[in-house]
Amino acid sequence: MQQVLFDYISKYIDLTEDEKNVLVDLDVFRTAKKGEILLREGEKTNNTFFVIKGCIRTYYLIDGEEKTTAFSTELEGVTPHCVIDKSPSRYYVSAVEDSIITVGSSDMEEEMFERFPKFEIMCKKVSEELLAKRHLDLDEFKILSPEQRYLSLLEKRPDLIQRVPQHQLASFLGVTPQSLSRMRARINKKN
Amino acid sequence: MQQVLFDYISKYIDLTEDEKNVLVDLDVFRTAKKGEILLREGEKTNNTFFVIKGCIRTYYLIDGEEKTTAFSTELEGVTPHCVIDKSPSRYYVSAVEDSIITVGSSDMEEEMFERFPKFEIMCKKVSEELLAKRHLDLDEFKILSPEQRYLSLLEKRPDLIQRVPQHQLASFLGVTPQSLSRMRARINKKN
DNA sequence: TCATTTTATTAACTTAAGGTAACGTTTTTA
DNA sequence: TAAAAACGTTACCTTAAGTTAATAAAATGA
Repeated sequence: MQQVLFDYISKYIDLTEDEKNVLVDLDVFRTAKKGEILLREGEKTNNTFFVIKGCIRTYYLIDGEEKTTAFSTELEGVTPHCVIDKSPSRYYVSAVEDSIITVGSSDMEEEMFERFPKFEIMCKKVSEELLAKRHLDLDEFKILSPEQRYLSLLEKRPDLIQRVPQHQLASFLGVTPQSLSRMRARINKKN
Repeated sequence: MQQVLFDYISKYIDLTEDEKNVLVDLDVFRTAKKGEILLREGEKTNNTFFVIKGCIRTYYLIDGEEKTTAFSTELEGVTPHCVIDKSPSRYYVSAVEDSIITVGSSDMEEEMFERFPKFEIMCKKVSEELLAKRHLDLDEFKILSPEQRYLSLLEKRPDLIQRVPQHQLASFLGVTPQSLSRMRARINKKN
């Protein structure tokens, strides 16, 4: 479990044993049961999440309807906007499956950054990578039709389609569950 | 012009005169004529752009059609994905109007970071802010209908609707120019 | 385990977006 | 400045997404 985190970090910086120990002492690992809510709309939090095993999702509650906009699976993180802009959260974050995640706080980060400056540089790299990736994701979403988005997801993250409920996947693709159902029927007919 | 950049930076870190001088010596300012292409699809670049005055856009060329996905105006930057992932650019970047921009390279950044580490911390902050913002933008795009997206843009960036050609705005909103035209007609009729 | 809730699909109808084309207007540029 | 290109709008038709509702299957929980 710790090793999974070390391996991830090692893609960006080299960790000394000393640093690994400090990281372990932070005791950031926790489990989340399926359906457990990690962050609620309206709350302010300093906590960031990182998925070691499992899947968590971001969703909005609009007119009593859940609108899922993001899924985070193994080695993907969620930094709620409220951590950055200090405003009440606009969305919920909850576990899609029983999951193992890390929970970090801004304070914890600050402490790490002071002791080990290279952690801050790692965070910069990760942010920049994610920013570029999210730019491409948004672009793709704008350019593709709903059906093309589904086909693209089928290629890029086939696992998601298996492990996530269809109605959550639908809003993730920007359509209604009925539309997604029809899309799937349409695509099956073609083959 | 330099002052505009200093003011922006001062939102994140305090600059000494010394640092300001180094920044000026980097000679990052340049102008871009309307329509000028700053980055082409397929190219690899280390250059990042930041708009002091004017407007630049990101667009894809798909089946001979330009699909605009982003506009950057005063105090907004563009870090092409190729700077981050070292792959050929998937998109074009060009000036919508005659503009004043800064052009920075990775090398230039590295040098600055070594001399003034706090610049790197600033970049981390900016990335994190943009990342949170882009997450919200993508969420909004998924949740809203095309017409709602247009109305939202009308509220949040009314200037864009004035200064940018309609057909570019259309793909930015994820619809065809004809659809945008109809949407506008529909909305006008209601009022 | 059985009742309740949630989920996925299908259908019928409504609404709006895509595609093609035509038209007048504006902007470019030779 | 005149010809050409690009632009914005409208119209018509097609396609697909939203809405409402019904139903069957699956998951949940008392």
